[in-house]
Amino acid sequence: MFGLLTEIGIIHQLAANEFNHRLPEGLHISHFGVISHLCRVGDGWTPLRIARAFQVTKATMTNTLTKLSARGLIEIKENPKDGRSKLVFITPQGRAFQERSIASLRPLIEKMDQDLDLEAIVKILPELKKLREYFDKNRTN
Amino acid sequence: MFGLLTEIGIIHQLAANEFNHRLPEGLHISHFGVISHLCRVGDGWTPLRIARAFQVTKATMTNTLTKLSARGLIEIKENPKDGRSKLVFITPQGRAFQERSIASLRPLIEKMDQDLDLEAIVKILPELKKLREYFDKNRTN
DNA sequence: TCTTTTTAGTACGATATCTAACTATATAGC
DNA sequence: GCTATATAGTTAGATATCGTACTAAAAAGA
Repeated sequence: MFGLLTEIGIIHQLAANEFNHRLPEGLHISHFGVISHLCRVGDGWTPLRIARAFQVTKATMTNTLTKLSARGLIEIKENPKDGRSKLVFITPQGRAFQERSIASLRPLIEKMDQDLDLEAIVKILPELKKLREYFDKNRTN
Repeated sequence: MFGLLTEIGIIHQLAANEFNHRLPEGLHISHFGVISHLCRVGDGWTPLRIARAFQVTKATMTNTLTKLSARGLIEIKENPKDGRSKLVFITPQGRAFQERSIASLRPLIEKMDQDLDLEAIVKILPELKKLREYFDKNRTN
């Protein structure tokens, strides 16, 4: 069990590092994650909902969104339905950034496709999901 | 592929958080990792070798070892065979800390044993190892 | 043997993340 | 309706990690 989690930790670290090196304009994988999420599933989410999707704290998401907003990649508006909350929208520059990012990452992904047996790897996804759900359900806090 | 790495990232984050919450005396999972490693495989390793085992940078390991040393959990000595380098030894307090840590983590591990099909999960380890080795081999540096 | 290159470790600054405490708004209970 | 609790977001401080640049020692090359 420890071995499994150690392995997961190392993969995460190596992968995050690799992606960070390749993302344009010094942006971080967490920034790409949020932008990409908004592009894929649609925007107009509250910060908290995004934080939950990525399993980070509200404070962390405030930090991420502030940076993205400062770069003009997203726009944060008041939520007309709830005075406490905000809504996050992606800007045209945000979409362009997402496309540039995908392009930057493509060589890495293609090399992985070539060198790894992706089918075998994808088969472990359900087990990982179970593990994720478990930790999610049993988290402290 | 993105989904897989996202999943891995989230699991790592949730698991690390969970472990950090439970470790005694506010120590971090990375500290436990190093101590545990030295207990298991024997001490007298150089800092760089430990850094490589955990796939972190030398600078990060310097930081970790400094903290562990300040707490008296390890001892760092000159390497008589190489003037540039050091050797890391675990102290009795370090061993005691490892035992306390294991005890603190035991409830979590036992609960996981009960609630999860660990056999199925352990089966994915070889695939994870392949993925890790791939990233390791192809890392940007 | 002397010079160049590589290797081990440290110092420093940046940053992503966390926790805890705070403000403001919304919801629930009486 | 008023008060107490819960929720959304921010702020401030801590820290683990990274990258870059540095020092010192070893190894390689001439």
